[in-house]
Amino acid sequence: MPKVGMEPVRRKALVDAAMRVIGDHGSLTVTMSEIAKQAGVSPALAHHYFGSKEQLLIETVRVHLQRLRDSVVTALRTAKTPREKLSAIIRVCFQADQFAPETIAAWLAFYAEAQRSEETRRFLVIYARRLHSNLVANLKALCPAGDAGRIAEGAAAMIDGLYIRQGLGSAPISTEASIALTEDYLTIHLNSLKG
Amino acid sequence: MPKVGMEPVRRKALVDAAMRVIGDHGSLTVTMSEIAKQAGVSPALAHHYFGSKEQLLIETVRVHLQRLRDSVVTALRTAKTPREKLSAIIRVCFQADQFAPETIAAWLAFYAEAQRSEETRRFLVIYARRLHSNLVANLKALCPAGDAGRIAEGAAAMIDGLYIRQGLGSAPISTEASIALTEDYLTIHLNSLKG
DNA sequence: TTTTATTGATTGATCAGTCAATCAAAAATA
DNA sequence: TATTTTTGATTGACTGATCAATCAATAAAA
Repeated sequence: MPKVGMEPVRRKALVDAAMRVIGDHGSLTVTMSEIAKQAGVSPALAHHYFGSKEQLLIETVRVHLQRLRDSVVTALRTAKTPREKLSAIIRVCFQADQFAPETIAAWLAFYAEAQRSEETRRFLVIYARRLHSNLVANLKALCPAGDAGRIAEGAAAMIDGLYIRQGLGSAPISTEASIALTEDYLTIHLNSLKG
Repeated sequence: MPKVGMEPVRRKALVDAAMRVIGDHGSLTVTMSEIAKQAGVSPALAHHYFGSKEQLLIETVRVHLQRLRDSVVTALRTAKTPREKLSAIIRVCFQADQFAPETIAAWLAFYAEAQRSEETRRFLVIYARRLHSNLVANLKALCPAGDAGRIAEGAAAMIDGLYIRQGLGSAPISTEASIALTEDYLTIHLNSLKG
């Protein structure tokens, strides 16, 4: 049913389909056919709109990080004090959809892809920097600037680490436990500076 | 120059070659030809000894984890007190060869692969459990058992997280800084329980 | 002579990417 | 309003490349 103005609809459908396929597949080694089938269109159409598989995958990473960013921005708005903002950031990182098995699988795949794709790495670096600077900005209100950088580094590492370990599915850590571990890290380190 | 008794030699050469190729490639999407060429033999020989590409890759993961394990065992022997043993474990995780870019790339590739390959996941789960239980065993001498589990979980997450972030190459954290962050985590958490 | 090591050549499958053709809506024209 | 032209959407069929896996043949030890 060829109507006009399908482009944005198809692009979104294909990116969403890619996320889903990457998710269950657990890797970026997916075929255009799979993605197209999942989106309910022909592989040729996917090429028509994205030019190449690589471009589609890059766009998928971009959209994924964009969504996460939006969540953070929203969450930060509702929080008032710096300490509340720190908690809000942590909560977003572990909120349900981010912690879903397919999402984690996709994250891992993206990280692995970043070793090869310059553009994927660029996106992930931006994400990593933003997380770090969000943390630092709020930590600075609670401790000396030097300590803020160090604590932020540790907290970011812990968040990423909890992700990767969750992805393994060995130690089934709950969302709440993950949040608690990260909160604990912040609280104790901030306290130790006061004392 | 066909001599007898080449099997173990070739197997080792192929596994080492696989690690190297996976390392610079930054992914498990490598060809048997690449690996074989790196090992200086024909692709057919790689199939002869390993049966399939999957088997060769699985063996590569296994050997990789085995080596890490040996390092830990050695390091634990030289340490005496529980606190020293904890430091020894951390040091091994971040020792030079583990922190080399190609090694980190290989690790990431393995984690991603674990989403698909049951056997790879099994190996990584064993590694994760061993790290956790090594930490717990020594922490128990320094704090209540319940806290030991929690702190070990956090430390393990931090180690894995520092890895993954190092792999991104965004924030070039030094080996020493990574060790310091993890040590700090343990020290402060242990202290906070005493106080 | 039997066994082990080794490879070149080949096969079959998979896949990204291309292209020409089709179909239907929209726009232009009569 | 009716008819024609244009344009965007869409696909089936095809191509060329890549690659895992196989196998028959060779060469050197035992």
